[in-house]
Amino acid sequence: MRKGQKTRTAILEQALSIASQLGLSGLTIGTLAERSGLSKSGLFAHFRSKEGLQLAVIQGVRQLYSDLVFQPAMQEPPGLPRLRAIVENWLEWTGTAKLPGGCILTAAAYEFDDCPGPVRELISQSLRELRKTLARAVRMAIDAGQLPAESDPEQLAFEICAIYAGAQLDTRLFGDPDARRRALLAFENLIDRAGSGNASAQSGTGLPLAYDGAASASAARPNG
Amino acid sequence: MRKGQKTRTAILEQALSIASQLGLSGLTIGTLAERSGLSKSGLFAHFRSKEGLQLAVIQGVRQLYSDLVFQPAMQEPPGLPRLRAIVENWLEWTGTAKLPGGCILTAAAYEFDDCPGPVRELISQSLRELRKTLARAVRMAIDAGQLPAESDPEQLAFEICAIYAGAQLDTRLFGDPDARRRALLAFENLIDRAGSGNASAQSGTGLPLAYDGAASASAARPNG
DNA sequence: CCTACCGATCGGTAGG
DNA sequence: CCTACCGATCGGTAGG
Repeated sequence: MRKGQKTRTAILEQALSIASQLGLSGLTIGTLAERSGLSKSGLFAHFRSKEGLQLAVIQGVRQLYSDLVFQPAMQEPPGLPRLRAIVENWLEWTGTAKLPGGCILTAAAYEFDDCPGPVRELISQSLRELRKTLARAVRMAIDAGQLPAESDPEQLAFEICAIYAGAQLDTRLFGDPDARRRALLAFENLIDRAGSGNASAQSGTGLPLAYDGAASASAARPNG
Repeated sequence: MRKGQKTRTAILEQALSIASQLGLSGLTIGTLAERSGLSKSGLFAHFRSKEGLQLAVIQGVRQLYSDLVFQPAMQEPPGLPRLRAIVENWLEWTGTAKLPGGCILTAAAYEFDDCPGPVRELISQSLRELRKTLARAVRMAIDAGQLPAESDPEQLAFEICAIYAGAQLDTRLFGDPDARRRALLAFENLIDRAGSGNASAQSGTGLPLAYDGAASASAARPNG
């Protein structure tokens, strides 16, 4: 690894930390220079512009999503277990990555959703890919007979993303320690409902703690 | 209405417009002065500080929520119809208010969720109240026998908020014209699932027309 | 990667 | 509500 690359990685680490607390606009060249022990022009040598820095931060988040959320989930068998692993890893990734604030990508989406330009495009593209990945995982669960054939993968992917966005506010704005549990419950309810009609009655016991939703959901599968 | 009040209202209207596109931090005293035809110090005479302006903007949004979302929904009978009216009005309020960007409160929540201070407190308090209002509407639906007694109002309120937050990204970041439909479908699925096995059959008619997702979901129920 | 510097804009104040 | 002004910081550049 070249020294330039090493420096760049160290800078990006600081940048991600700042961005998680203050957002992509609150991430300032001056502050970043101070925190990373470089001069401002040193940063420009690496990122060319503030926009370049913002794009690099988003790319960094994408890499972390891949490393902390999706790759580990690939260890699980395709279908519901893998989908559930994605959701669980996702709800934890900012903690795993030791980010002091919340999910950079989610915050950036709301920050830039009315600001045309390359940054918004990269955010949009990233979230679209995330949705596709979720929809693919749902489709595999359908193929495995763990979800009914009539399930709508895109709709479920939308609802899972919504749960994640909602959980972020409970966690970071309300400081609610139950946010994760609430989000997982919402997810299991979603899977349950997408499944057979009486799944909810059967899995009614299988929540929080346990949430052996996987077992109960598949057990509840009527025609499986 | 005093002239001072009238001026203040006119300024706030501009401020809300800017904040919906650029967020509470992107809302700048200089820009607002220009857009409202006043000098910067004129604004300070009204709001004392930028923070004061931000707080005033949030209060303005709360007022709009009350006028455009909750009050009209009170025309509907308590229970599911009123809850549904809240959700429908909510999904439309930025359009009704002619805001050029998305929901100021939602964006502000993600913008300030790691920034302690009075602004964050007011945002947090506003969203908590919103959640309580939704939970109350859910509870009335339970009392009316439209949702099962075991339904969890707080959990449902969380999931409804999540759907709204998710829909905002589909609308504004992806520019998806189906976002509203998707969100309403998610809401009906939620109510359906929370409801008894055949509640969906009863509420199946009460839907916007296009999306008969509720009906088909219940039709797909195997043991129903 | 640095020092030294740029114009523009930030939030805010003095004094009227 | 205005003009006139403040120090600080913004993103960015020249030249090395």
